[in-house]
Amino acid sequence: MAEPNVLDLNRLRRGCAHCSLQQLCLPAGIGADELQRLDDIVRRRRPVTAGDRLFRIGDPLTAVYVARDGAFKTVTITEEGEEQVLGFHLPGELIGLDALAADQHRCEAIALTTANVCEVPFDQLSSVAAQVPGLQQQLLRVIGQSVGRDQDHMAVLQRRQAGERIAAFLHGLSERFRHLGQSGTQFRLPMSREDIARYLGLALETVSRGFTRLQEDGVIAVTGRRVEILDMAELNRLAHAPETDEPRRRGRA
Amino acid sequence: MAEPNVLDLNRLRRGCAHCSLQQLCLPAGIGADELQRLDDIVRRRRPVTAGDRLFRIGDPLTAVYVARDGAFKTVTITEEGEEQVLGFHLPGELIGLDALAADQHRCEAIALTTANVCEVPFDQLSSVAAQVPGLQQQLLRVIGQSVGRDQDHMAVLQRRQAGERIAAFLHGLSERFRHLGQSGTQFRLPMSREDIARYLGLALETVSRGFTRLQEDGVIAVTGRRVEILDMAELNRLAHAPETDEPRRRGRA
DNA sequence: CGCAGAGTTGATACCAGTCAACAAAAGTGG
DNA sequence: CCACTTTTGTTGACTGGTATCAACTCTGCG
Repeated sequence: MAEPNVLDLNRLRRGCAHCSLQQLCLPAGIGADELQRLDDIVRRRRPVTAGDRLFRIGDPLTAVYVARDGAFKTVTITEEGEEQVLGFHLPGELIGLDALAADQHRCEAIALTTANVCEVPFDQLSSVAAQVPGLQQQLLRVIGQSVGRDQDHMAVLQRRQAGERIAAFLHGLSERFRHLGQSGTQFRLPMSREDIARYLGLALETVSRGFTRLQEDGVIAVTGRRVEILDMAELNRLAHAPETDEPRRRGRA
Repeated sequence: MAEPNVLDLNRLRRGCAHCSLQQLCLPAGIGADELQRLDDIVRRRRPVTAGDRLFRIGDPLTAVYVARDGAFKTVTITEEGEEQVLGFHLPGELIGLDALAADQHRCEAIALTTANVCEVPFDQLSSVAAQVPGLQQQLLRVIGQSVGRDQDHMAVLQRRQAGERIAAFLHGLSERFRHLGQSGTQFRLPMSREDIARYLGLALETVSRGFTRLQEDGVIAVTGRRVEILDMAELNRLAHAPETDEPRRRGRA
């Protein structure tokens, strides 16, 4: 975040073929010349900054989006005017599928950090997908991954204990970072405590206390948004078991 | 559930063109001869009975399913071996999309009642969808509806008060029944209190108490699984507001 | 008739939401 | 670069809602 990245234009010009996400994103598993057809319709936009919106509630479905880096959240607004966080989106994860049913977005997508985004015009995507079997298959697969993340989230929200939800959240995030080739044990949270709280259906104070508790128990180390996972197995255990109040492990494992 | 329905075979032989769900299901909005192509691949199975499974966790993705009548639940099994209810599925709602990502089911689909089911072999569906633009579009739309229901569910689970979740659950179910052309104010719940509890992330006693409370407040009338909604506006209000303990309305609205 | 499963109701303990004060970090402008 | 403000995160005290354990009722069924 120092200089204005004068070389970014070059990076933006590079197509799917050179993208580090190629194997995770829409192009995964399709041939070279078919890749070109996809590449032709993908628009790469200049970087967005934190707080920018890709689309708003009620907007027509014009495109789906994939972050190349950075992170997004999707939110709805409740009757009382407060945000509910539906999901967090890391690079390679499709954003905008919520408009599939009604051609109209039910939520809005907000950048949590500065980010580079690929925009894929939806009608062109579906017509190319109809002609390129591999792309259709991959599109369905990526949609399926999105459904899977939603179901994981539901499973987390069904957990009754705040500690379980928080542990599950951190564990899931860790896996997603690792899947991107980044460290799964040391990372910076792109979202605020409040975002996490609204995502997990908890009060933000409860999230804060949960982090503190995990730190006291030697499972993680937190400073603000920097998180290091010290005991992944224990974190995973806490995410699934209702916290058998084990005699508070001190020092080492 | 009296006589074994000797005429059912005739009903089963009828294709999509005569199905009451035509406008809600995959065939919606596609032409007559294209409908025939879809009809050719759809397999109609003999009725399943309550407790039967369409697929189990780990099964390969061979088909997606749509109930013509009856109801299903999809569940996962937690590490501790207890069921988590991911969703309830009414007629016309696609079942089996959870396997899209990994070609393998993450959950199992269990019949809550006796039901007639259409089975759509998945590979044939995608190849026909590639050739029939209207079907591809409709497939994506139906998938989108499923995503939308999941997001509604997440929004319900993020509500902190049990009463809100229960009211939202009943209200949502009512809308889905109405959408099917059935009564939205009087219906029989296809699922047990325990299923509802595992769906809403509550203890089953809390669900029971919630129903009782709604009845005391004159919002609904319950006897076992029979529900009548007396004050839809109030039910909807309770689903969104954290229960401003209004002076317990008695008698009429 | 008695039994099993489903649902209701009651008493109690505890977790988490709320209100409030404080601490730390990140902007902002001189 | 430093004072100021604003935002974000932490911690504490208190209360209330919900889980839990338990007893009881109701329904349908063999």
